[in-house]
Amino acid sequence: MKHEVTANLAAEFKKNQKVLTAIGDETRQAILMALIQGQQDPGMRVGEIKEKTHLSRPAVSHHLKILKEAQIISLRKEGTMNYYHLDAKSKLKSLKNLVDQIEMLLSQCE
Amino acid sequence: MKHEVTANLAAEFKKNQKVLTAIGDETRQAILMALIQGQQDPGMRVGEIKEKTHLSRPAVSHHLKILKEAQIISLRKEGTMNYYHLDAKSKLKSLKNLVDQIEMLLSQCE
DNA sequence: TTCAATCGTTTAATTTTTTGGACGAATAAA
DNA sequence: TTTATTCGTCCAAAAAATTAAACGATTGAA
Repeated sequence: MKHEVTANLAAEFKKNQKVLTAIGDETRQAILMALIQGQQDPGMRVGEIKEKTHLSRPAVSHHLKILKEAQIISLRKEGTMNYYHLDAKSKLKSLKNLVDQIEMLLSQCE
Repeated sequence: MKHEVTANLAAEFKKNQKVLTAIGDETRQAILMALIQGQQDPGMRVGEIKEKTHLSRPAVSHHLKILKEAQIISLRKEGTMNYYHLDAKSKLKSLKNLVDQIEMLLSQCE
């Protein structure tokens, strides 16, 4: 049934909406790249992200917040320092699911 | 080699940048949903997209242009009518590749 | 040719997002 | 306690994206 497929797809889109918006921005993509290039284990401090991206601290904070609320990154507090790291397993899985469903729909209609 | 992985990933991010920006917007997601819910074969006319999304025609045109430049949709002209339809196979594949690479990186570091 | 229909573009206004200075909170060291 | 460090937040300004009215182009019908 087509309606079933599209209903699922709509739900899947909604589920991924925040993630898509979060990563659909070059500045945040740059932050993610910085995190990827750094050590995953302790994570990266805000100051270091700030240096690597040439952004002000409020700007970094702003984007980190968006990424965090989209559940793409997490932080671990240690003293006055905040270590940010990628934490996107669940959301990546969901995103892949969305892509798969669109692919399925398209292959049905060729 | 970690550097190799991250270099690939950076390239993959760049390759997907336009797509990510294009679909990282609720209005454009709504347009995509409308296209998905309609017939793929002839596609959907601008007027119909306009009705389904409650947007003005210039707004629809604006977003269709962004989606088209991101190679997510295509159009077929027929008389004065333009039929838009999903055409995202290549970009979906690329996007899935990006997601896979990030997943690989994360699974290495747990 | 003339008229109607469909659609893209231009432009200015509105809205949203992003940015950085100033400030405050929390922690640790002196 | 006092001082220094790290970081988030507030807020006003700047920048970017979005919007709709007006206009023009193209096609087909009358």
